[in-house]
Amino acid sequence: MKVTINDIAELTNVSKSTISRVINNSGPVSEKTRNAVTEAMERLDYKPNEIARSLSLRRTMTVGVVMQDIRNPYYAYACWHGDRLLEKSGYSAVICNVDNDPEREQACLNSMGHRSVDGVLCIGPQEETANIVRAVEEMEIPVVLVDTDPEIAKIDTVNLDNIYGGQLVVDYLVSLGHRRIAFVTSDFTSAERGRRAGYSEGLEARGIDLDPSLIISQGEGQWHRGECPALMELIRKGNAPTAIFASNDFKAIRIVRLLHRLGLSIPDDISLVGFDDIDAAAMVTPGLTTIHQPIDKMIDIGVRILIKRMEGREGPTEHEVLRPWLVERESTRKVR
Amino acid sequence: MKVTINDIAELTNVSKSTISRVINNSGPVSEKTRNAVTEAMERLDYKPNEIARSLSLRRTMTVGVVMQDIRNPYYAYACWHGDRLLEKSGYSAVICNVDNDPEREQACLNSMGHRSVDGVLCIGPQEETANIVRAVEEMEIPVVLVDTDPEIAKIDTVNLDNIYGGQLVVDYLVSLGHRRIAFVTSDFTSAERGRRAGYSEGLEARGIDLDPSLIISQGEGQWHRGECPALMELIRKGNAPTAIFASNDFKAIRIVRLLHRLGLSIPDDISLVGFDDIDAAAMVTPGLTTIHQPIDKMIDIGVRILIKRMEGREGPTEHEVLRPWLVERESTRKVR
DNA sequence: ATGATCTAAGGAACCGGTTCCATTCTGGGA
DNA sequence: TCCCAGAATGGAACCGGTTCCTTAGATCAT
Repeated sequence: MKVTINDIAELTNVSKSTISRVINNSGPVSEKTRNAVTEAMERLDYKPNEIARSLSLRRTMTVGVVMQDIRNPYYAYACWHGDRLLEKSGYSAVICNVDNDPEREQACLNSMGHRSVDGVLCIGPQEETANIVRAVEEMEIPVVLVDTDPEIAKIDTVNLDNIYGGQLVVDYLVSLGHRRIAFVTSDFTSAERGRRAGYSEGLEARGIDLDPSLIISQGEGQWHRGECPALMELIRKGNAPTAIFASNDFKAIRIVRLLHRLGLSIPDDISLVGFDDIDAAAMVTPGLTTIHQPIDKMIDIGVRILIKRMEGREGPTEHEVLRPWLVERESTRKVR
Repeated sequence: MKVTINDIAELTNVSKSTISRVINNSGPVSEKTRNAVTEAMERLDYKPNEIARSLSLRRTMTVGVVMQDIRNPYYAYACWHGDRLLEKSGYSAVICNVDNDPEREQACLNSMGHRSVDGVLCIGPQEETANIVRAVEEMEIPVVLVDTDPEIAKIDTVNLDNIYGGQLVVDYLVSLGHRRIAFVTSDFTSAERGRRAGYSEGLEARGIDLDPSLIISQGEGQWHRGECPALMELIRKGNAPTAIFASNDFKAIRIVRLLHRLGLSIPDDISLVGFDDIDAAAMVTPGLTTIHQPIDKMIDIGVRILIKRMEGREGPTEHEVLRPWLVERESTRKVR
């Protein structure tokens, strides 16, 4: 049986209240008593029951981290970094994988309120914005959204300027002489939609007509299997673009493989740009030109806001927007 | 303020005990009362406080998942799969990243006992075996070790036959005509030590003398930075092996890049074999020949044992050992 | 009609802490 | 010497559930 505060009380002939004061340094205790209690705790190897303390204090020192899919290195890194920051402040993270399923996301957010976490960090939610807002309002704990719909006003958010990022890619490719630039996506997250908007706006700004047949969208599941029939079709029919802009590195890396299988060379036949700058982007061959997303900064800010809220500090909702930048590697070159 | 069981009791003029019976179906309740209570709960949107219930029941329905580094896709996948299985049984996972730091691992295991989890799944522990065993015995909850020292007898374990895996690699490379086979590792986990043993035994079985200068070991941090000066040195000096056996895919993928930078072709100049068969192994160019580790099966079994223990079913400690197999891709070829 | 049996429900203790409030003890100033 | 402030401690309520034990009332056989 576990040793409790009562055992210590009995052993030292001191009341629970005093023991509690010793543990938490929350009141005056004589030197003599303190020593006796400390020694007894040592001797019985006493460790306070966190559950009981949580019930009493009405705080659990845990935060829920909700994300789409931890197998995606982008999320894995975000999770790792967030966990480290939270731990530094005495919190522990409960991860909640949503697996790209809006229903699970909703269920996860709903359950968070009762799963007894002090706050929620939600990375890259995909549910309809209205649903997210409602769910967040129902659970009475602070929530910070990272990488989400930039329109959300009622909740603290940290976002990347995806539109700007999309424009960066187009500007860069056009500067290399490309005009037939495909955009490959799943239109799944609002981040992808932002990048797509940046793609369109970038083309327009350069006076290039948008060719709808160059926009290729297919579900995440298909990408997970590493396939993209629509792109293959486009190329086989001789309509190959001179450059491909993939909505994230995860897809870009799969495209590297697909093109390789078709016997096409990157960047000699087709240039390829990704988005996110995940670890693997620097590891594949050729090294992937991509947009660097300062996810660590975004998590930094998100966690900072969340902790502030959990400590009860109110204030107007915050909306940070960070700018990405381009990282040039070997997957792009001048069009010939 | 959150609505509690007392609010329901007050509203319905029924005692807490009866409400509890309705919620848990744990005793006879008349149809009339049941309806009234259910309706009241519905109306006030009542959700039981999980913390209070945990305190009372002395179980939290959470399990700690301890791993080295979730950024490593191997662990990320294991974590994802484990989380899914646990969720199916009503548990939720608290991940605990140890970041390749034995001290943190020890601290993590120690804290688990008080962090109020019902059980622990520990994947790829690296602490000294004796310390792990002691820590596990101190916390009075079930622990299952996955991918650990196969010598541990007192704790349930699930392991890969790493020695066999190492032998597979050597057998395969020798069958392609290789005799100068380097082994690249960090000697960090007991899995790596097992693979190294398999490497040695495999060479011996084929009558090839082990050349100590072909065994390259460096810390994990260095690998994370993507560097390996010792290997570079070996090659620059003209002592390049004809094949490299990397202790895991994580390192193998970094070696792909290093060799590329040296202008060496895989597999034409050097063959490369990894270990683990992570997702990225199929994605890099050239596709990585590697040893497939059925991590999903291992997690399956680990979780099954853990749940059994958490449900109180005793029995002799279990020690499962699974056999890996070779997956041939494009990073290996006959020596010329 | 009466006692046995069973169902429905309430009361109180309990899980293991925290905290407010009351009480005792101590020393210093008048 | 007496009084009072402040330090040290104890007691009890509380957090929000679960569960054992009792009791009231209904049903049934004798």
